[in-house]
Amino acid sequence: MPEKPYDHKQIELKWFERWQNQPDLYKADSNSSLPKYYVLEMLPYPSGTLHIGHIRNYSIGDALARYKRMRGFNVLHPMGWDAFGLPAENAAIANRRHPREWTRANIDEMKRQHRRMAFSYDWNREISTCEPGYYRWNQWFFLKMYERGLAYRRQALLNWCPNCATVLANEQVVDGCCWRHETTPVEQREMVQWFIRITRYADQLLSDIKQLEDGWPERVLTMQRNWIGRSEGTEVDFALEGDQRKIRVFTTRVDTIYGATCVILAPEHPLVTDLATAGVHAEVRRMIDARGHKDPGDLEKEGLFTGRYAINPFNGERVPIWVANFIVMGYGTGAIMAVPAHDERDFEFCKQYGIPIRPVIRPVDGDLADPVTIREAFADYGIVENSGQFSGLASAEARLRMNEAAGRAGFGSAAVTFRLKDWGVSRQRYWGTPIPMIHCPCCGVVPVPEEDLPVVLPLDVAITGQGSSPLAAVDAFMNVPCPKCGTAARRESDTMDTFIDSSWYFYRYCDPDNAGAPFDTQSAAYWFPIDQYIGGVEHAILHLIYSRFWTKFMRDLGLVANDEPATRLFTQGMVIKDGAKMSKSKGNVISADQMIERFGADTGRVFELFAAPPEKDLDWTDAGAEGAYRFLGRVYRFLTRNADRALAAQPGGASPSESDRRIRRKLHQTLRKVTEDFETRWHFNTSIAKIMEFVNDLYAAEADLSPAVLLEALETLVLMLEPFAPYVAEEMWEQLGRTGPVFRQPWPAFDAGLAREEEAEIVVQVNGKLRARFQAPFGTPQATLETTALGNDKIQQAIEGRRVAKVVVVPDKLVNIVVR
RNA sequence: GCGGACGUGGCGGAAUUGGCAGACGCACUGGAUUUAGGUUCCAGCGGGGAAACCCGUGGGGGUUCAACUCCCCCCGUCCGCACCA
Repeated sequence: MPEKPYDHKQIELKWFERWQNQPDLYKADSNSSLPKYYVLEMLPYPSGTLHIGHIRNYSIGDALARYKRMRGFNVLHPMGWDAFGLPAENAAIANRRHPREWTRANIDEMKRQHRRMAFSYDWNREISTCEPGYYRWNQWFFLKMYERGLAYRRQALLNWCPNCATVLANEQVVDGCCWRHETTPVEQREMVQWFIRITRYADQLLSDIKQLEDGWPERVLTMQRNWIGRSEGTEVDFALEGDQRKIRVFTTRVDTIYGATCVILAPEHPLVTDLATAGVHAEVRRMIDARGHKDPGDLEKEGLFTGRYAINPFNGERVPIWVANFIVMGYGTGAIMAVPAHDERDFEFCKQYGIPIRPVIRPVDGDLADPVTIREAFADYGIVENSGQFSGLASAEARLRMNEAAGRAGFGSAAVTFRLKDWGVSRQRYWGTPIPMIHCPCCGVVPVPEEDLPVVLPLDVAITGQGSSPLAAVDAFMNVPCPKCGTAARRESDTMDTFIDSSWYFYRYCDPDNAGAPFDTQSAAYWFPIDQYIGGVEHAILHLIYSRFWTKFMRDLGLVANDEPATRLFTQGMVIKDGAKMSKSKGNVISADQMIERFGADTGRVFELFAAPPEKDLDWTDAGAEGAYRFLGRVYRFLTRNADRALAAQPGGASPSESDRRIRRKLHQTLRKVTEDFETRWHFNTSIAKIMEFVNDLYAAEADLSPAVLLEALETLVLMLEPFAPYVAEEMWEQLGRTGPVFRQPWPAFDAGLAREEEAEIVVQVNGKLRARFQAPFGTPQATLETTALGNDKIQQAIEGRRVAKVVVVPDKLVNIVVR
């Protein structure tokens, strides 16, 4: 048969149409006796178009999904849409198009592109978070949290843009100004917000990281540990002079408390209002606003004396109370005791304002610093001095004793503080899940009864981008009788943070149409935990902490048995174009459609897997993609012109030639390499390189191969390419007269005996430098190797006139002759 | 400032356990095919040198028969955290 040109469009459209008509092609079976494998890529925001950055993520997951199917697993590989969010509202303002319409159109478009890329998703399980059938379960979970005290309302300081008249998320504050009004400084404003008490799970979120150490990148776990920020210390109450109230401070170094020379409050600390005079108050206000729009790193320390004093409960000493901008309200108690002799920040501050410095810790092998000549804080542990009954103790011992003493006397105790804060989930937005709460003038906050869910997001809403909470203006939505007393009441007008949508979506894939529960617990028990989760490292903190939290909450509700959502996490690198991350503003985005039109889906997939290992950033180049295209064309042409000859193979044909043996060896070496890459580190770049080598060898040996070997080579080649280039693999499978789909064929087993070289190549070095090489049978005795090496002409030349001091022999590998 | 990762040809990258540095691809050069261009096929391709050979994995030192790989110091790039008491 003459070879056929590689026409990627004709091949891909042929199979695209066939596969389109098989909605169950990649169906996952929740009642299978096969071992399960759940591979998941993070669900995308439906921005409107798939680009080559998305494609990388999905190509990695899809290669794995296809491979695992071929290895006999029952694979769940689903896809969905993170469909709520601000861009839909912005688009609505810009195009006068309803967010729902815009979102749905984008989903249709992106889903078409996904299918065209031949990603093997079970589309029967598709979810979209903006549909009431999904978000009603957000509301249901919210009610469950409310019942358990995990959802609550309180005042909070938030970023507020006076120009937009709305709250901004932290990510929407750029250099202290609004992202849409670059000259408008963001203000800090107090508002009543809904919070989720994720801090109740802080200890578990930290300790369960142990369960993830084998399967999650160390980098992500470190980021999570830092984010949670557990810190053990002591809470101590300082009495307020001339007042019944107390100031509670948190310290990790209670052993230094005899060195405390002032107490400092955060500007937002509730006591500041009471303690400070009017003049101080204005200054404090300015401090708060100044901090709102400055990089914390280059903020100068600034403080004010309140004029009041507090009493150190350990020694009864009277110390001044200050307010300073470097104390943050969100951590600990929002108040500290300053020990300038033993804390760098306190040292800097007290030096600046002339507050006394009193050393109370000396190095184990040194003297106590002099309070006058002291040049820097001594922050290490040491021996406690000048500290009453605790003098002479080591820091660690003193901490224990002081905690006990404080407990006995009732002015303090050991305490654990977290950097992790409760999760503020209220958003003054339209396009999100309505918070299922009702505000009644008689009963206060009343949850929507479970049977009234979902609280459906109304569609007829004016979105102007001005003013907060668009829902507040929709009377038909807002006005509702109180479920408790029937009085006319108002609904909550805020919607939920979209991170809630993505905190549990992967469970919904188990049972996406369930109208009576978020999902069937049996199905979840079968599929969970996720065997492999794949996504960008930018989600290392928020999404992945929220997801871990939600899983623990669902476990406590009895819905799931697993502590953690995913056993393994893989974070792939970014796709870079022209030296920069792809973005609309840089105009360097390549859409999936452009890429498919020019190169085809297979080429795009192969190039993105070949050009770099998946965890590293990848440079997209058209020239590189052309190389991948050439490779697929080379395979295709070789197969089409040799298929007939291969298929004519007779059982027990002619005895194998030297070329036959070499090709079979290379084939099994290649198969071993590809299999190992799938099973270990996913360096598909080296898998594909090895397949390319094999194809190069096939070209070189083409005329000398027997039909039987040719057939084995071609079939195995197609099977190995299936996870990477499913279209052309399917087409070639058909050309070989086989029935597909290829991903249902078993993955071929490599034969270690066939992969083994016939003879070992022995490298001969002189003083570590390569000088000669020779062939020797495997297992040749070391003495023989040494003799052969020494007898080699080149070696004789190299060592001539010098004395052989030592010979190192590594069996089957190397002889190193050391001469002087 | 603290913590982490990384640094290999013109480019992307390979070398998995200390054992041939540069697999594979791109770019480039030459040849074959072609009226020509393109495609395809074959070959060359770290630097120096006519060659023997020498040099070479950010820089400097060390361990070792042997170092891209291990150890120490320095430089650079990227990422994370950054008054967290």
